[in-house]
Amino acid sequence: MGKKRGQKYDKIIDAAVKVIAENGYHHSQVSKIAKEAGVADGTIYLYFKNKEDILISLFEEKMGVFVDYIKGKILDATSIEDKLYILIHMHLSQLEKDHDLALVTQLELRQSNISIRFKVNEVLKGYLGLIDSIIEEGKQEGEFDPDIDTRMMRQVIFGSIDEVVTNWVMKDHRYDLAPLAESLHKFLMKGLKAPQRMEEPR
Amino acid sequence: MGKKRGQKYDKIIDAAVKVIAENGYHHSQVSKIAKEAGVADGTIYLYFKNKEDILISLFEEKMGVFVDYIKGKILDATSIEDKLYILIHMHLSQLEKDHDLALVTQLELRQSNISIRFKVNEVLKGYLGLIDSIIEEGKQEGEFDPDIDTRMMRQVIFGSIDEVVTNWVMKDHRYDLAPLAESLHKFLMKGLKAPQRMEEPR
Amino acid sequence: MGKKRGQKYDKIIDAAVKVIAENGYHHSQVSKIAKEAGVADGTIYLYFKNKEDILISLFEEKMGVFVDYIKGKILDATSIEDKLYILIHMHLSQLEKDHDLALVTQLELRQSNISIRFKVNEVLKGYLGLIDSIIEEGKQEGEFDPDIDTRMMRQVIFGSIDEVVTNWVMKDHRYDLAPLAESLHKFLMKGLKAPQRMEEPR
Amino acid sequence: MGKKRGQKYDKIIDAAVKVIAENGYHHSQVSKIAKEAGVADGTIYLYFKNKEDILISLFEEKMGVFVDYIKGKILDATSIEDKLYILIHMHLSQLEKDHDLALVTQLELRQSNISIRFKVNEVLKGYLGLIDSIIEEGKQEGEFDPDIDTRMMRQVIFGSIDEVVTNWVMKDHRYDLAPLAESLHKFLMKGLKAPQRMEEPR
DNA sequence: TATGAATGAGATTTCATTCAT
DNA sequence: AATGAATGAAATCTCATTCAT
Repeated sequence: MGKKRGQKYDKIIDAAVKVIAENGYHHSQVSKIAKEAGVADGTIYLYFKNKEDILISLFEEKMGVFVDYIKGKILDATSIEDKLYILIHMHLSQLEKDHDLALVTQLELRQSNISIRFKVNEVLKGYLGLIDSIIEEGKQEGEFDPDIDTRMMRQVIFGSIDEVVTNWVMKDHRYDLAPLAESLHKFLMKGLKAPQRMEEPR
Repeated sequence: MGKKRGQKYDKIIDAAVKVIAENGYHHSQVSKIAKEAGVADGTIYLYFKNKEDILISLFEEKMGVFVDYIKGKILDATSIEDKLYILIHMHLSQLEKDHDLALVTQLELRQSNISIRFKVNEVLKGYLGLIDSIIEEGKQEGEFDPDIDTRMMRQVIFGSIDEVVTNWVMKDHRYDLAPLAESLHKFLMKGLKAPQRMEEPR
Repeated sequence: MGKKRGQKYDKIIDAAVKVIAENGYHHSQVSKIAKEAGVADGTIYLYFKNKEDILISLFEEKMGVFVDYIKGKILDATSIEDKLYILIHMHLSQLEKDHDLALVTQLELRQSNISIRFKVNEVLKGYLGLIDSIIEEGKQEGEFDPDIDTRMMRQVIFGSIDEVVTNWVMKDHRYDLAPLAESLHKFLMKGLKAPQRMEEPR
Repeated sequence: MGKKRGQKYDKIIDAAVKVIAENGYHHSQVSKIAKEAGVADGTIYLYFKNKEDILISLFEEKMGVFVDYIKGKILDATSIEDKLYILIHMHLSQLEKDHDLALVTQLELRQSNISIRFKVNEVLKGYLGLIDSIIEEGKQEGEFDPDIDTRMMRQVIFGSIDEVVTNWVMKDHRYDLAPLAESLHKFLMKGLKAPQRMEEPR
């Protein structure tokens, strides 16, 4: 992990996740992150441009792994239906596996500057593009309603999953998240499905 | 508007929306809000406990009006389908009418403390309850699939709408928002609908 | 009581003593005193020039009564020894009777501006003059050592009593104060007494 | 001087004494002290927890030196009488040598919170203990009247010296302070002395 | 590379006092 | 005389970032 060099880079990223999850965004000073990472304050600035950069890099790193992982899994799937299911299930199960990360991405990271949010959105684009490609494929194969705007579909899919995760985080991870994939998938499939060219009379 | 006392209370709330929309939450000093409202800095503290309280009250006020307005409109509707449509359309059109407010609720408000977010969630409950009641009614009338968990449905509905609005805000309100109600509604209805007891035998 | 007019004047003074004793000098806002006195904030300024003036007047009022009372008692005494005893005993017993007032004069009032302390000293002069007159009388009557500077004697007398009272206040009035008069008096008398023109042999 | 680290710590303490003496406690902003010390405002907080802590530390430092110095001098003395004289004389002469410090300890320090005053009292205990030990020794050696309560004696001694110093400060250091040690000592000795087992018959 | 002491800008909130009613 | 809503100046402390070592 870590396209930039060195074990310290990764250490700092991981320290940031932990510190932010534990203390909340607004109480996560650079010095605290440095301490947790076992480096001097100044060292942070050898690896990151500024505090914002830690956050964005954090998101980039984690999101990169996340997207790559899901992409790999989706390759195995054959039907569009399965692909969507895998996406939803992976999204939920990946975050369920790492409470700290979930807390940071769903709640804490959103407390940052608008400018960070725009950059985070930039990073998200890889993932949103993945969703788009599934939708487009579904449309082309006649599985999904071609009349629904792809962007709208994607917003619904992402917005739904995101809201489900956020609710889970705000309820303190008190229930199992991944199992919700099934009914969420069922719902979204039904909504997305192309109108039944039913009664196709022969 | 304004269940608490006086014209100054409302003036400050409105000034806060404007200032926060223009400058972003983190650059919206109390003194700036006071100036915009045409009152002294200290006057703010006669009406609000602290800066946080301005934010929460702002949300309470605006959300209260918002929910009441939608509730009223929904009463007129007869079918569940219409009720859901009205909710979605109102949600979108209300926020489309007030760019500043949309900016504040979709982006700026979420930059605040977790503690504020929980209070905001508290306020949101009225609205989420409204969604729940539509879902329940739909289930009872056999319109919606009784197998889908109400909470899940609500998260999908709210999450979808919210994501659509946020995208619109982040795209700088560059397209019309309300018209999206139609396809969003269509999608959600399809997803929610009870399985067709098809093949109705003659 | 109250050389200035009106019951409100007295009410405010008494409220100030109570509020300061209860909340400490730095947490005794004018508005709190006004509330305790049952008047509006603005009313305070009809009777007192400013907050400082409340404090000084408070001290004047209470000190005036205090000094007059002691002066009266001392008139009854015949010997210098008795006069000093009465002064010490009255000083201690008067303050013991009013814990709030003791707290205010010994601790809280000293937290104020230097300028107030100078004015308080001005007010104290009446009392210090009383001590001086006892000393002078004692010297003239050959009771006290004429070689000791009167001002020094007065400082010792006042400083001793004051320190004893302050210690009692800081120890939360946990022991009886007035009984200490005896040994304090004994000590001071011994120190003040003129050198024994002992055994002057005939 | 300075049990805590470094030259900056001492610089800040000394700057605080000067600034407070010149401007009074309530007009001694942290930034003023920082400027006088030649450091940045923030640097203050690397050495002191908060503004209060500067005051307490200041008193601790100066008082520590003061007490150690007096203790050392007293060791040289043989008689109790001399010890008391040295204590009084050192107390007066030490403060006379540093007008700023005297102003701060006698007047400004007492304007602070009650909480500070309690901490100041804590620091004073070392000095008061020293007085106590002289008294106890005097009692044991039959020099001082064993019937007088040690605490009372100590309050008289400390209260007298303190009052003498405070008067000198409030009179703007317009006369020499140390010379007063003699008559103060004479007075206190007389008051403390054990009753003369006079008339020793031949 | 790494350190960590030092920097200094910046904002919330309090509260004595005023003055229109 | 009395009110109390409104004023607005003023100061502590935090923390991201730098730079000499």
